[in-house]
Amino acid sequence: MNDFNDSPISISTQALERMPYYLQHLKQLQKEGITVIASPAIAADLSLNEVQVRKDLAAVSTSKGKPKSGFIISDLIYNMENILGYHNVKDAVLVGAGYLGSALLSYKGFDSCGMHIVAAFDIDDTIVGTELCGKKVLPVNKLSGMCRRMNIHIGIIAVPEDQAQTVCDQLVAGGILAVWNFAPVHLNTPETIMVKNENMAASLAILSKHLQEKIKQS
Amino acid sequence: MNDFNDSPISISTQALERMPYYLQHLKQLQKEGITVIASPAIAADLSLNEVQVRKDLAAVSTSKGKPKSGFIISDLIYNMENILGYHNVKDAVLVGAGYLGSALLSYKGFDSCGMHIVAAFDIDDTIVGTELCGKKVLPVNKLSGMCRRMNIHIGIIAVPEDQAQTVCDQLVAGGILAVWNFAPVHLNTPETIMVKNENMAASLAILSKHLQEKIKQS
DNA sequence: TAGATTGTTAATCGATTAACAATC
DNA sequence: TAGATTGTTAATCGATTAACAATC
Repeated sequence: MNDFNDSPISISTQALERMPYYLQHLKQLQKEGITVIASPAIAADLSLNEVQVRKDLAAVSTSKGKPKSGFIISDLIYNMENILGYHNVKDAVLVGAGYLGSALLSYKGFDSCGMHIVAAFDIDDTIVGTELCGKKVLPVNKLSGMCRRMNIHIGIIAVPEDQAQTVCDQLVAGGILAVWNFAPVHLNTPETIMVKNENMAASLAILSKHLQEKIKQS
Repeated sequence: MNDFNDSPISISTQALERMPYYLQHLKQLQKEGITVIASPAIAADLSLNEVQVRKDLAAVSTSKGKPKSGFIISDLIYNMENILGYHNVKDAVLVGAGYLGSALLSYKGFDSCGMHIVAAFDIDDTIVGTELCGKKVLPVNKLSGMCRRMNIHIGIIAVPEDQAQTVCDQLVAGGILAVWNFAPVHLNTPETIMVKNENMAASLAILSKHLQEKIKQS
């Protein structure tokens, strides 16, 4: 409850990725008027291992949990949001204002994570200049200039695969450091750039594959 | 190159999730007219560890690689698509025809993975009955009936969070076995149902968090 | 043949799970 | 006090990386 984002012990990658789920659930509980929760209860609710939850909570919580009762929910929420950086505003640009771009622009959840999409870019002249979900659509030739001028570090690529590399190069030229790529191609970037690939089709296919295996077993 | 999807040795979850990236890249190489590739080359192209790639290829390939030259690309592609089940058609239903639903419906990549979205459902009377990306939008009250009648096993939830649980219950009632959930809530389901959560906001936030850590280090 | 690449066995690493004493 | 839950140390598990002989 005290200082800022000074995460002392580093949290494992996997634990970090579980945090949003804990957070979601804790906020739900809070909405229902519950103020204190113990790790075995969370584990049961989210179908996770008790020890895992206990360790995850211990890793993020600044205040200690009380044996028998557990943790104060509001404290946990604060700590988790802090660890995840939800309390700082982080700007991003979106390239590609098609269906997927629109979906991302309209996504309410970004705000509560401190993520802010500053502007959308597109090459299509018929939509450049219009507004989409309350944000101006700008021409791609302004992309790298704007990133640099506004000191933006995150770029989201939601363009067809044959344009993705070009867009990526422009983002890099604009000084972007991290790319969230929805185009199903491998992007070539300098080693310093962080790329997170999101392949919708592959995700669904893998879900289906896991399902098949599960059916086969039983 | 011989028999069907009879994956003898089970492939690790993580390896399976790398397959679509290999596949993407191999198809690209094939398009460029290349017919043979060695694992160190793939590793270099995709910035992966050489041994990892070698093991992954060995795990899926039915034909052996030749020392010095490597693997025949067309064989690898066939094997990977087979492992991932791209050669079978798998039906799915989509619930929620908003921006995100539209993005998923219009997504070209599903076809090549053998995934087929049969229909979209929504509660909004103003869009029920219309066509979206070439697919009829049906009323949600037909959801579970249609799933059962058509023997569909996969449901995609792209509705606001407060409707997600209801929709999920209807999918389960319709006999669905796997759920791809885009709503930021934990869904309560029978243990036999497979749920894959996709939290856009959290994904972006975690990317940003990793970026912050990387900046801090250097 | 010499050298690159293969398949495979062993060593390392990281994360999950189990065990247990400390505490409200 | 008794019992549930905590924090922490140790054991297990799975995946990645390293090492090396076999081969085209």
